[in-house]
Amino acid sequence: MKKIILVDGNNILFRSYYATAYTGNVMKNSKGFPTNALYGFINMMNKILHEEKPEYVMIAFDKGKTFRHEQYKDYKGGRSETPQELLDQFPVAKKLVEAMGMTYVEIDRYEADDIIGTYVKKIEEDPDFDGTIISSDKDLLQLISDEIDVKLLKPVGFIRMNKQTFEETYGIEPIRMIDLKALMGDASDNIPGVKGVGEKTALSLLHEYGSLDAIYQSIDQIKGKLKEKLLLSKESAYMSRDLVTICRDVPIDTDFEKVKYRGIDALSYISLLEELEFYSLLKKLDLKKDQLATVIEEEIEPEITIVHSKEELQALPLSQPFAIYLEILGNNYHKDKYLGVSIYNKEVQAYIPFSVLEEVPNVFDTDVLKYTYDFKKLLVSFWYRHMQISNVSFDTMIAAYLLNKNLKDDVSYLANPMGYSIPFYEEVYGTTKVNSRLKEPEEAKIAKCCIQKAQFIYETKDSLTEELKKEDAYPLFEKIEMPLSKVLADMEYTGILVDRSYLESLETELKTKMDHLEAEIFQLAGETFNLMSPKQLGTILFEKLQIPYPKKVKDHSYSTSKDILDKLAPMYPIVQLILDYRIISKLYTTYVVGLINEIHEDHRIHTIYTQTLTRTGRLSSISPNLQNIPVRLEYGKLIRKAFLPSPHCVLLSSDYSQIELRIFAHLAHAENLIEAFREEKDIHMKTAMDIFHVKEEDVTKDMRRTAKAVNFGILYGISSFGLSEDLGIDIASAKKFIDDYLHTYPGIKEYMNEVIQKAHELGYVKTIMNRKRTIEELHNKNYMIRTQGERMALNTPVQGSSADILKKAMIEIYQAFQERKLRSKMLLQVHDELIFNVLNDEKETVINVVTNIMESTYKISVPLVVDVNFGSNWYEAK
DNA sequence: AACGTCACG
DNA sequence: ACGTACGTGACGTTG
Repeated sequence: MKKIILVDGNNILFRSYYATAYTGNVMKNSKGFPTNALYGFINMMNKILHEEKPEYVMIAFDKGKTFRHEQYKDYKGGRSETPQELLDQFPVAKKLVEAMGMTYVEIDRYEADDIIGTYVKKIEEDPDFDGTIISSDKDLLQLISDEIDVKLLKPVGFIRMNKQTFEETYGIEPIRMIDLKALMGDASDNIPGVKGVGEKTALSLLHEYGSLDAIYQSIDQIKGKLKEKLLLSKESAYMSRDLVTICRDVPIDTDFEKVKYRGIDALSYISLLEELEFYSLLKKLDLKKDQLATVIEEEIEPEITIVHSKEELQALPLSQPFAIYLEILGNNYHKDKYLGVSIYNKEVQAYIPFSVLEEVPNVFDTDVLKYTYDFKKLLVSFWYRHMQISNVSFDTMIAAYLLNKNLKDDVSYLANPMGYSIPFYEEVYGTTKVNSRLKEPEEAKIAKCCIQKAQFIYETKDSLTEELKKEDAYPLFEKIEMPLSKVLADMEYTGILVDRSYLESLETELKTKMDHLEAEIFQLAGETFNLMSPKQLGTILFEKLQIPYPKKVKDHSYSTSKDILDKLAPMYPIVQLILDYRIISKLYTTYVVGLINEIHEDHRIHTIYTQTLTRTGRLSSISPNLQNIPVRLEYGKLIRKAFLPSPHCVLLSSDYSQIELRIFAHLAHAENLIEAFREEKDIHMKTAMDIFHVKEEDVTKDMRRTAKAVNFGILYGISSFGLSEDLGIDIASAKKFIDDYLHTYPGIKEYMNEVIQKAHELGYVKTIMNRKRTIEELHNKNYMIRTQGERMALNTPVQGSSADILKKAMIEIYQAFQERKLRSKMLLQVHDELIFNVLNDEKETVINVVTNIMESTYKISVPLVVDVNFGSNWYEAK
């Protein structure tokens, strides 16, 4: 039996493009020609050749507007236009296919699917052949038969579907996929299907009746709303069926011998790779040396060394700068297993299992420069095992972050679009998801991937450094983010003491309250239901209990969010109870049970600050998030009593007062606002006086509240709608407040216009420390997305500069503590606030050091003011 | 895996 | 006519 591989070329190229393009930074060669999709395309083709070892391969491409558009003008409507950067790559992909020794087929008015369908038909007629289809598009599953299976590509890896597995999964024959789509439609191709019928309903109908035709023949057996829906959309269902049916009679020559795999055409393949500047692929080409000597720089495949003993480790020549990468089993380095580290430079390419490393704890505590990926992870992990590493001068993760590269926690996401092919973490260790277990593969496999990662760090260090310098972001990298990594590492490693028994007493208390509330709610509702299900709750409130919905109903679903329920609570006791229940259950699940589960054996909570995630330069905090511990409601604030200082210490909180508004005043050169801050008055009060033209004693609570909302709105890129929602007033009044505000503070309007205009021009904005954020949304043709981009452009310099300043302050405070040999510790950062554990006899020094540094680390045209508070827990250090 | 909801600055 | 505040993370439900 011979086998033909049928590849959906369009699909592969599209998914390769979008796998890396969504950040807006498409990989290009030095001539500016986009290459990202081609890179993924080649890797996928190589993978197919490697995995399938095919004798026959056919790559199908779409061509022209298809006959389906003639039937239905909205076919694939609503899809955004294919980017030019992707279209440009198609002709090259076809050349690559030929150079790699394969054959592509395209014909006007037909899609790749139809060409594949036609081959499928021919294969089924030929007793000597079987076929495998390769695509990520589930539509192709309809072609499955005894002779045909589908390799369904997934974001990571693939699933192979044959007749049996298909039927086990869906409970229907493959050909019924057509009927399924006819019923459920397909939003991505704008196929309508039957309105109100989704996958679940469609499948159960097919299980019962077998086919679309049979459903309509037996339509009288179906009852109620479903019947109505089916009858209403009958025409649409049949049209959808026609659209999703893959054609098997495309007028093409399907002589199998013409798609025989010919093997690589080295010369043309190499010249294409050179054109594209895919050097890593060139390197990997395992062709005869003499053939390639002229075109490929000599590079020796790194030899994999696994260091098995203390002696071998000590014998490693580590006198030259090297890259080091730590691999752990999981994503929480506070508790997961450390596997080992890899070392890479020209002399050494080695993997050191962690157990061996621990025998020589100071092997990296040397003057030699080291390069890392996630320096903080390395530091914290080493400290737990009483190991040290010094002179780390470069971290790839941080560099890539500052350069707006596409970063996930896995190196491969960064490296692969840059020309490497490092297996994704999931491919090696199974999923990183919480539910499923990670598996530890054999050491050689870990070693190989781990060394590849170090190699990537080593080889890209210089070019990333260059890029940072070109962007004038090197000082930000060197003076802020790199030193900050160590400060954060210390904070995470130190952790914060938590009173478990206090939380446990809250746990029982809250549970009781929840049970009571739940019983009351069920009584008022007249039935039990799932309180946490917005859908069920909506049905109970707005249908069963007939509570009038205070807003227009959007796509058949009622929102049960707080602002909706707040409007109803005074009238309907059940609504108030639900709101109460929500507050309590949030505290219970997230802040009581959730936090208890995060307490380590040392009775402390060790968060992880993600330093390279936010688009503005802020940090974020995970596992658990300690940046959103309740504070606004008194009841929630009680959680803070669980956070304690060490014995004989106190907690100190120091927070910037109104830092974002101050920075805004500075950036906008808004003289009146600057003046207001220099007078050190309550800024919202001052604003209220200014926009309402009243004296201080005449400012009402409501006026101050309005002024405060407008001040915040300004920071977010104000809109009259947003303000009206926030204040619960009509849009016209909101607009008036904004106009008054802009009139009161001349210069602000001009500033905002200028920021937006410049952002449109450049495609990015910057903070005071030259942190750059590119904003793709600015060139979006959709008005809504574009204005959203404009608001990002307005907000980022404010939020980002504030983050810059606090980061700088943190570094200086850390250094000052070290210089003065203080034993007090910085524990937490919450965007404009720092929390410290302070020894009683260091109180005065700490308060001076911290406030001085925070207030003077970066001078702007208004004073920066810091408030400090002490307490015997976080609640008291408010 | 996506959505709704809600906690924070 | 559209549908909107900026930046995050965790949880439970649902498909």
